[in-house]
Amino acid sequence: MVSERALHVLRAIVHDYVASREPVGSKAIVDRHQFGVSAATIRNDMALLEEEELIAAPHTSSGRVPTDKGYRVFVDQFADLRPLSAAQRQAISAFLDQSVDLDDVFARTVRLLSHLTNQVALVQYPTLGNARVRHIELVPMSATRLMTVFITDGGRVDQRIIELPLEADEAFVGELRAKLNAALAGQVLSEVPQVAASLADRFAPDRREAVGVVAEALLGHVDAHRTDRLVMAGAANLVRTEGDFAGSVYPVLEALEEQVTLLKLFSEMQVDEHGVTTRIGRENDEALKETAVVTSAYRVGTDSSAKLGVLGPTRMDYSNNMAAVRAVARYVSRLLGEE
Amino acid sequence: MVSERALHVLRAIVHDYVASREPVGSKAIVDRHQFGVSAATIRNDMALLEEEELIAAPHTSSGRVPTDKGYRVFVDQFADLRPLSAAQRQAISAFLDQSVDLDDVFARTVRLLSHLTNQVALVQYPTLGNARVRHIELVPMSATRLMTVFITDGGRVDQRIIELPLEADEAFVGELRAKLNAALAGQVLSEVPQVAASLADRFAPDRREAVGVVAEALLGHVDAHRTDRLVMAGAANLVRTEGDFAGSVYPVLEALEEQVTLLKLFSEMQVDEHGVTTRIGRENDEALKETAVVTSAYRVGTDSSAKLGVLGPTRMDYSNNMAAVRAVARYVSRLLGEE
DNA sequence: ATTGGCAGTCTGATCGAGCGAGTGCCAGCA
DNA sequence: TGCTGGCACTCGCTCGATCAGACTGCCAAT
Repeated sequence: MVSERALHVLRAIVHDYVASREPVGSKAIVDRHQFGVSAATIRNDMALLEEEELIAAPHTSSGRVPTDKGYRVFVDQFADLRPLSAAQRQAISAFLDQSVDLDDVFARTVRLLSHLTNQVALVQYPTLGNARVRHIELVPMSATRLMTVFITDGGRVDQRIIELPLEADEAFVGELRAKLNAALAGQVLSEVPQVAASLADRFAPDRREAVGVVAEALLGHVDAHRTDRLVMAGAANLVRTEGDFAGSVYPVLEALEEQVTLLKLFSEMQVDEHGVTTRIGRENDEALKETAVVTSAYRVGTDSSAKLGVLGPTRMDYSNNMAAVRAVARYVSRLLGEE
Repeated sequence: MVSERALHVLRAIVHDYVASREPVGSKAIVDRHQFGVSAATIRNDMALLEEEELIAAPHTSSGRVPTDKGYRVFVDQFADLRPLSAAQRQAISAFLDQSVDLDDVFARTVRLLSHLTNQVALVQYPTLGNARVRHIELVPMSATRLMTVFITDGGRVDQRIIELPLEADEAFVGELRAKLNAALAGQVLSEVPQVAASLADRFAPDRREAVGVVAEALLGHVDAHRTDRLVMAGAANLVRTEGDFAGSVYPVLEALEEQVTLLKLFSEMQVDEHGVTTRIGRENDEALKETAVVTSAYRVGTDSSAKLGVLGPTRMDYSNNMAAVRAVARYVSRLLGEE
């Protein structure tokens, strides 16, 4: 068990190390912080903290650096999560309120978050749980090629190109469009597969194969609504903080392009009672073992939600980043959630 | 004027320097290439090349390195643009033929290009010159909030959220939707502004303000079709080649996120008779002064085109990258251009 | 025009010394 | 029991010097 004061020493170490990127020694602590004790006493506490593996010395007799575990304790104990300043809140609303559409909301959010935190920002597109079909549009691209456009209640739009087994004239496309919308408009997405299956029966036999191809495309559209997407901004910040990575940032950037890794990460992270969650260092995948991820969730409408957050070196300003992520998530919820 | 042989010496220097990242000296050249002359002769040629500013010595008495101008001459003289191997062509078609929709084509193209070249790949979305309106859909988001979805012939889809000055009931939205489509479906985009302007007259006076807001959104949609977008992949490659940048890669990554810089660059680059264009080093903007960009154009349908390409350090394998960019551009043209 | 030879120059690696920051431990004190 | 000052010791880092190696530029000869 570590003493109360030892925890404050940990906090001081994290604080100074985040600020300076240099291992911090006992003397530096008594100089910069108002502990009423001597350096020797601090050293004793540091020995304790080292025993608990909350801090480590890069080399024998150098200052100490927080370990992943040390950051974890710091975050759990001291994340005061002070609200952002009025100016910052102002900036958030001023910037996001200009959004013209859904894509734009996410594009702006991710840029905003990256500027507020100086880290890589990530925003997950919402999975629209029980959205309904709004409209289906068919656009002929060539004699045998058709684009299907699938629009849902929540405003999400999906497009897809299919190859038909016959030449589709305008009349057939028109009939198809009318019957598709008659059968599907207003249905919840989960109903689409069965409706699609029975669709071919309503057409002349020689057309059924073509209708089957379209029905298959519809399944793809429904799937696409399950599949998550991610937008990202501020990758340049990773390069700026390259010094914080013992290895190269290369695997980190690769993981960022491999969205699947991040989507998995996001899905694993449960938002805690404060509305934000962190994963630090080795709590993450191998490729992200030198990074920390701060996430929060936002809601779209009543029953759909997704996550957003930032990623950076474990040596990051957790207080600021957690506050920013939480504030932005709340603002996005408010922006998209009013129904 | 430099002699024929001197140009071959330049080629050898570019070749070796690209391969090794080390300044290349006269001895290395006679060792690795079959010139029938001695190192001293090569040195004379190198002195000439240096005078012409095609190569430079990083330090007195070190090997030589190509200058921007040297790369330029190399590209203009020696870009043999050999076709890709059968296996590579096979890989291109196998990968791109799986695309399910327009977005997917671009997403796959950009990933493919980045893997073929080991550079950052960029694909510009096509500007659809004289596309026609296919369908307009209105999706109520809340009592006073409406999403407009704008679909064109070419299959591009655009969405936008607008705030209405009144509460829109289902009947009004239905009327609006019907009249919009009646007036606009089938029109070329350039016609939309005037039609939109006269739209309000067809509604009851108390609705005209709301219709005006919608009309304004339509202008935005038309604009969006002029506005270009860019997708990118392989940013990690820049970090891998970080050693090639005298400064930091940070400004380069920033320029990549500022798509406006790149769009400007793309628009300035005219495709030459071989189907590819390069911009090398200081021919670019300040932020990209240590990079080279290789682009080509692709066509969508009959009258719409856009560019794609790769970006990397000036020390890149121009032959391979130019061949890859050209091959991919041609393949994408074929994929999207069949009418 | 080309060549071999040679002197000169600059880089990069290696080594050792000295400095300074910081620790761990110990004995003394409240 | 907890805190403190003192002290010896350990490393990592920086600086300067040295040295080997790689090239160049020039020159005289072919």
